[in-house]
Amino acid sequence: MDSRTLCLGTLILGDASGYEIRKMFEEGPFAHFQDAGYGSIYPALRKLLDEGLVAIIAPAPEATEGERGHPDKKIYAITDAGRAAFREALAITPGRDKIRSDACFLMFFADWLEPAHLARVFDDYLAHFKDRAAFVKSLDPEGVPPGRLFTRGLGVAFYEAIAAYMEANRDMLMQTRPAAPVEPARPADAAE
Amino acid sequence: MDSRTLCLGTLILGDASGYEIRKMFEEGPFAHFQDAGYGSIYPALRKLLDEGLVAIIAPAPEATEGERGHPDKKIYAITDAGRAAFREALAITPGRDKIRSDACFLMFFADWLEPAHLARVFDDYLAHFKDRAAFVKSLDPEGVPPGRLFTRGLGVAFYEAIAAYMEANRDMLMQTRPAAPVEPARPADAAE
DNA sequence: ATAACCATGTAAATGGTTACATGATTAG
DNA sequence: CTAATCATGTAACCATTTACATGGTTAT
Repeated sequence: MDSRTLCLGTLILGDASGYEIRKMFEEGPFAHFQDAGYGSIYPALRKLLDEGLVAIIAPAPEATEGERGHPDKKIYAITDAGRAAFREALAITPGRDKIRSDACFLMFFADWLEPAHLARVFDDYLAHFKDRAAFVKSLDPEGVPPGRLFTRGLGVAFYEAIAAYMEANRDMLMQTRPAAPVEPARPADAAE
Repeated sequence: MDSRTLCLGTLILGDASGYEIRKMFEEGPFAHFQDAGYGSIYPALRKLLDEGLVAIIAPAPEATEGERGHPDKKIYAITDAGRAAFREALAITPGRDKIRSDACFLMFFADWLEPAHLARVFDDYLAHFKDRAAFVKSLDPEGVPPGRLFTRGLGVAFYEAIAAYMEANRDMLMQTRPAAPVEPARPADAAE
């Protein structure tokens, strides 16, 4: 999915600045399945603006009275043309997920790493998934449409499954005992 | 992780041609956390060759007698210098996983999709995870070192958790009933 | 024979990351 | 007053993807 469509998607959720769009990818609702940095967001917004798919409604309506906030902040809003383009972009058949996990690559080659390094990589990775699971679970489901709830739940299922597996198999990876992975007794087993 | 290190990693597992390396990313042991196409593998191998980190041991030792196979097939092997470079490359602190899932993005915006399209996207995605889980589970664990077993198990845990969640929440996404995601009773809940 | 698969590679285009450059605001 | 965070943007670099170009082998 190109950055332009990604930006349109964030603006469907509400008007936002480039900075705020960035945060949605870093720690917001898209964090577990998409990413985008400033270097792709700002050029994308510029293009969308040129094409009339978004508009600047700046310097933020509320800012005119009282508190002024950041003067050069630009709030973007999606236009009708933008909504049409977005709907069209969603009509594609999605390709396979693209994943690049350097941490998994390192753990795959556990026997090539110094034990202390391996432990650090492992613990950081596990802590991250636990944090993310807790964060997504802390979000209020009130009034959120099914698609977004579904995706949240998918993220939690994914984070928690990884965390549970990692905790159950830490010793194996650290070479302290078993020769085969311990299954953390999943109910899914019954379904197969 | 750059393509060169990725190629070195595959060659640690055994001598291989560019075509075979590609397959390891497409459906082999790296499939769930790394990816690389011909367009990045062949140039990477060329560079590694120039740097002396890999060598061509072609046209495959066994090919000299009897069956000849494909004449221009080149089998690459990692060199001692390559192993040293690989070990050094693994000493990094890995960055966050990079994930780009267009399918999740589409499902997030379920209410913007035609129901038939949504169902197709959903079913394809689910089928893929079930296939992958079955495939990884079918692999023989005999003699495989802990790091690789651990990563396999992680892949299975991840594939199965997603498949189980999706099956439990299909109706929710398709708007046919509940307003909140159904939890497929995970044992992980007890641990928190 | 014909399709599917094995096999290698390049070139152009695309797209993303990183580093740079700047400056205001807010909380301690 | 100082650090963290908010805020925008560009340019150079890097990497990957896609399309092209070619041809041998194996199974039906």
